[in-house]
Amino acid sequence: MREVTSKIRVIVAEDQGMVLGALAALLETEPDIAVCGKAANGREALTAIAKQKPDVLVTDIEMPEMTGLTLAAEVRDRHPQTRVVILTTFARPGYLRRALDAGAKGYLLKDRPAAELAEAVRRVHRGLRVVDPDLAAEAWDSGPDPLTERERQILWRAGEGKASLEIAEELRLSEGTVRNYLSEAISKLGAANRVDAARIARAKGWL
Amino acid sequence: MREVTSKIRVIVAEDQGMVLGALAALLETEPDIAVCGKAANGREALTAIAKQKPDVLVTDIEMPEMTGLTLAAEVRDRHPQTRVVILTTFARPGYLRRALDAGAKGYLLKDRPAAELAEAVRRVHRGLRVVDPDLAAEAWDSGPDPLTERERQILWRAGEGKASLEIAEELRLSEGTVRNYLSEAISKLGAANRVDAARIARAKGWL
DNA sequence: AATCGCACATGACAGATGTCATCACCAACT
DNA sequence: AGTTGGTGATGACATCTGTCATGTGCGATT
Repeated sequence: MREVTSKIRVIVAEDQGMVLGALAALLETEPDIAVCGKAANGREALTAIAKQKPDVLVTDIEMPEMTGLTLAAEVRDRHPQTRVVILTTFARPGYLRRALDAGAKGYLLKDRPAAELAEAVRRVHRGLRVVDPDLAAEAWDSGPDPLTERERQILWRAGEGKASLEIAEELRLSEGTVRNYLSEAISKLGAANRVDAARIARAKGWL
Repeated sequence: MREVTSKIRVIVAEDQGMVLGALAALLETEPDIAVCGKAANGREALTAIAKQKPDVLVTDIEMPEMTGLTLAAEVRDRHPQTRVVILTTFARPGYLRRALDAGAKGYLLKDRPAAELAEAVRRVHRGLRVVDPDLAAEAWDSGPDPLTERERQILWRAGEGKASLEIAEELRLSEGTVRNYLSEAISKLGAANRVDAARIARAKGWL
């Protein structure tokens, strides 16, 4: 008869305190999982990981101070024994691609059934991957991010409602240059205008 | 010695399945609280409430089919014995105002510490209110929603990146009329342009 | 009856946006 | 050396946006 193995030790990172506590409570109901740390941002998570050496990190993407994607890359580099599961609201192929590039082994959406979280933790602990097949296919189909870094910076600001002149001053460019970049981004994304382009880019995870 | 009272019976409504399960797990760790139902949208919640007659409903705002605000008003009208706690991501004074108008007894933000959820459930069960004082003050200071219904409909679309002509066709108005409405909304909100106006209105909970 | 606010409209005009052509510089690649 | 792509620029022009004036109709209020 095989020996009873110890529990899977998990750290959870999530900037909304109540969701953080709730996710920890959810995982703690599993007999084979133990939550050994909670973090409210990426920086706290790194500190906790260095101290606790968990088997798995479950992290959101959009957090202050350090995004979950940056955190995943740091964990891959500094703590390769800790496997990372991204848990996010956003079904964005660009986010998925960047998550996998950053070394994440799982990418789970918050709108999935609750039981899938523990199952994902078990699977990545065993060395398997957990990615929604539909989202993976969409990431494949949508191709790579067509925006250059400058276009992204400018489009982001335009999507926030900033005028071309305002963006130009902020980035120390001429207004004509900003308009050229915006026009290029609008064309690449097949959008009607700058706001539409920003919306499309966000939906794809490119912004 | 006072008699041990029964547990507070709670239903949770939240469209993200994993967060729903996690919140239920969190509440179930409290010895004096029992989760007697979970719902993925407002309609399911109403059905569950009719059947279970819970003491408290904890609900998100942005859900498909029926928002938490509409749900709260329905619960006030049809099940006055069930007290409502709104649990949301958005610190928007307009949402708070509408929540209280709809009969909610609590308005809690998801970025608060996890322990506050159970405490809020206990307090509203006792007939007390739970509202963040800073948010209440902000709701008071920002005054009522200055937008007319038509302005709101048009501003929402403009904020999505739609052109004036497109909005005009969609709402069967002339383009000039749409521009007039937009100009009025921009002016009322002290915004620089339509995107800025939509952002401000969203932050206030008016959109 | 008079007034007010909202909904809806037309028209004129100034400023912003988006497109397009054209150009220079630089780093990376063939 | 030649090519490619990114960055940055100017200028011209068509279209869109936002403002403003002015107007009508309707329901609610005074």
